[in-house]
Amino acid sequence: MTRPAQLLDRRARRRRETIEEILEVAVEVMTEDGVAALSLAEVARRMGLRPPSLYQYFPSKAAIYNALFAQGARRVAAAAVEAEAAELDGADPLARLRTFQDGFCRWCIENPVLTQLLFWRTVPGFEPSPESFAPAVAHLEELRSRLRAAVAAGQLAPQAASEEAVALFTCLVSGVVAQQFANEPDASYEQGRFTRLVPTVFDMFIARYAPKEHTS
Amino acid sequence: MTRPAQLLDRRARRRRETIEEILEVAVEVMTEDGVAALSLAEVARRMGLRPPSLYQYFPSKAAIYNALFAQGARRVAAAAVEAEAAELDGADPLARLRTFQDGFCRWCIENPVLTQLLFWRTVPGFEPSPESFAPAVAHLEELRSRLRAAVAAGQLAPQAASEEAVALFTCLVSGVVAQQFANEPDASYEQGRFTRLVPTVFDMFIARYAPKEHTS
DNA sequence: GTCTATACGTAGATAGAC
DNA sequence: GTCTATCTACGTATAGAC
Repeated sequence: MTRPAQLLDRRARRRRETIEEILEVAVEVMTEDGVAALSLAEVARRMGLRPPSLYQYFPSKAAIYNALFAQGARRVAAAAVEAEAAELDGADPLARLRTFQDGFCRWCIENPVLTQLLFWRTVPGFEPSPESFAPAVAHLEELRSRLRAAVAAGQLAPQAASEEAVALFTCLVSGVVAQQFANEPDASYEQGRFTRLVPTVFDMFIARYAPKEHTS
Repeated sequence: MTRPAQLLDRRARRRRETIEEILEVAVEVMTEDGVAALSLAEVARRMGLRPPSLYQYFPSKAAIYNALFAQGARRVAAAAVEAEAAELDGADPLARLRTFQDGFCRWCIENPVLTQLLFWRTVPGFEPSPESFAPAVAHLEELRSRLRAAVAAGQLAPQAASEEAVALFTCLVSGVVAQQFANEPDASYEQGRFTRLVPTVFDMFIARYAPKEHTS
């Protein structure tokens, strides 16, 4: 009665692949038609399936949005950490924070659909589940810890680790990304008129929280 | 054959009122169901009409979105100018710019639906017509002229009137508004954790473009 | 696991009577 | 100017055969 483990693995893997493909195609559809215009029928069509078949993998349309939210939250957090680690392992906290933030912004620009789902909340009835939301909270905590590290290193004033400073930091990033999407949605991260301001807003942040000079 | 002018006026006025009511109810529906979920049938229902009747006033759903875009663009520009004029007539350019900007932000927070339509572009197929877009362009020009005035008065460095500075200014505002909507959509302008940062980001802007000190 | 068939609901838009 | 009636289209979701 029990099947070979290998076969079960194959089936499980195939199922996972199908789930991944559904999410990928869903992003394609949203890219073309708008985040709020996701249609399961269209996803099925592009996969060569009938709409009912999708319900073997997701119980509802909302579940697909939710899975995409969770996936996006994990990916954007990972992108920031990877950017930071890539070229600056061992660098000072402020330089690390800068690349962390740059990685975050770059991911957002390169993933407009997921960014909109994550940070704009424009889909009529959709609310992410607490589990899907968790990675987003974790990312914010990573940002906080990096601000604290810069303070501890004497590169920023103590207030830079306050909740107000965290909020301000997110506003600066959010603003650049929002303006880039609204005004030049197709520009690359490097060429965007607004994304080019990422280093600028970072400089403004560190200028505001410059540590007091001790002319010892 | 010709009717009394008074009667024609009455009809014309009534028609205008109906058009206004359609737009008002549309905003109500979008507030409750999401900007992208506007339904003409729902609007008609709330007005005590049948859906086909709306087509006497607007030729399509897109036309309603377009009218709302134009209305929003006019109103937000007016809100900024009125805020500026209200308490600071005759004040220095930088103080005027600050209240101008504050009026803009306040209007955005108090009109989330129109703000989303104007600045986020999240409605699947919708593009505003050039005529609807014109007031938005005009507002940006008003911002530019105020930056130039502050430069001319020696309150900001010349670069504060550059296109980069204008872009930066819009990013700062956009970021605060975006974060407020995403995280505390129901907070008032005064109480919002993010809108409270409007003066802060303004200060950061003027700090960046502080004129060179001449110790004459 | 995928299908056919279908229930069920909604939408935008038009034709033509009143 | 508003209505009834209708067209056309699309969507989500479920039941049950294969």
